[in-house]
Amino acid sequence: MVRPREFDDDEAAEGLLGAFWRHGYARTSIPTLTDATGLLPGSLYAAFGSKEVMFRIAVERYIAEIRRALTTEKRGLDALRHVLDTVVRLTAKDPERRGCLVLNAIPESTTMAPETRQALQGGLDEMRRLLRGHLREAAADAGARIDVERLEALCFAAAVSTRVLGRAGQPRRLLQGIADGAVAAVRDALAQAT
Amino acid sequence: MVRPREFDDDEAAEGLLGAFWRHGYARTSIPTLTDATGLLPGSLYAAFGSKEVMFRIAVERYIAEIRRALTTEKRGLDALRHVLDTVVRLTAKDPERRGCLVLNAIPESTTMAPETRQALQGGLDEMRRLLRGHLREAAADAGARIDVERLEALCFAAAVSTRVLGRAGQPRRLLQGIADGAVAAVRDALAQAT
DNA sequence: GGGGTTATTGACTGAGCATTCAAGAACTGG
DNA sequence: CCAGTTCTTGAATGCTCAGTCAATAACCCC
Repeated sequence: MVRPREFDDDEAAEGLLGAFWRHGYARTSIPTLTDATGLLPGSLYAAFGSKEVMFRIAVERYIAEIRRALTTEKRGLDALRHVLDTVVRLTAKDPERRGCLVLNAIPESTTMAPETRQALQGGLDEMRRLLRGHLREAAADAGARIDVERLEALCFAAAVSTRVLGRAGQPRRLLQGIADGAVAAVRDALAQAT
Repeated sequence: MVRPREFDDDEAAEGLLGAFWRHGYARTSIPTLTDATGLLPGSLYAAFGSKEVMFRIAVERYIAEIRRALTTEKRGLDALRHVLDTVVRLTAKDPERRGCLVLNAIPESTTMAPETRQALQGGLDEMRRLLRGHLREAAADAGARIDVERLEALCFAAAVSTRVLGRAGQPRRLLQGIADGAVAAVRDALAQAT
């Protein structure tokens, strides 16, 4: 190495994430990204190679951030409630109502590279697995035989729609109703199967 | 009138709808729209005025189409199940997996004119009202006092996420699980409150 | 301190975008 | 069949986009 980078990779990635999260992929131009990162086009392309790679970096960073925010020491139904409540809180407290970077990008991902689409799918899969784990735990703890697949689908639907409707500017009351509805459905299913 | 239009307004609108549904707003260029409608730029602009108005026409047409598809003579819980099953069927049977024009457009609607955003909100509101009506009917028919607001949120979440995850290419099994989960939650709530 | 390597700079390129418009074509009423 | 009106045509306009590159600057090692 001879001339060191003047910028911090992490800060640059954070800037990319902020821009793509707010504006989506297509509406984020290179000038937007230079503003968001403080880097000039040449530096951005030297570091990342293409706009789509910059987006992929942002997606991976976003998923890691969400993973951290949803990690909990709680178990079973408590953990499930905590996850869905956290999704509601994160969504509603954002004054810009940016929703979810991954879900926002799904509609415009049809023409993206397989690697990018896979990164987005990975985000969805991880959320689903997280919910499934807590559901299985809840069933085991209660000694109840519940339809995990169906309840997992319902909880996943709650998380997804909360994020989407958050971006749509729907009131927090609705988002909380979704989370409460899903948790109540799981609680009732557990109670009935015990 | 002196020189009559050579094209049919309805066919043109259908072409606009097809293009915007498949590609979203930003990625649909005027050349794409001339291909989809068979009209040249001049004719499109003479007839509609701007790309965003063309989009609004498409949204209104889309909402009318969905309204027709979800209208049923059934009542209460049967109607609710019918609506959610129809959403699943429409979503999964589309080989292009275009999802919902309205929900697809939400992330990129932030910079659109208030009129356009209102048209999109109108689509969401209409879906919510439809579900609420069937839920109230179901509660009245069963003589049950249920938490309509929460169950409405849950069913709305099911419909929204089905469409979004359809565009994401998720398997039909998941989409059906969401609908079944929501219907089961309503059924259980009714049974418990009777 | 100089040679070799890599980073930064910002103007530049070519393509594609939404939109316009002047010219010509098609029709109606008189 | 002509005057008047509206529609169609497709090239042109000005802009913005993603991506490039030659010049310059910064640094390390010897």
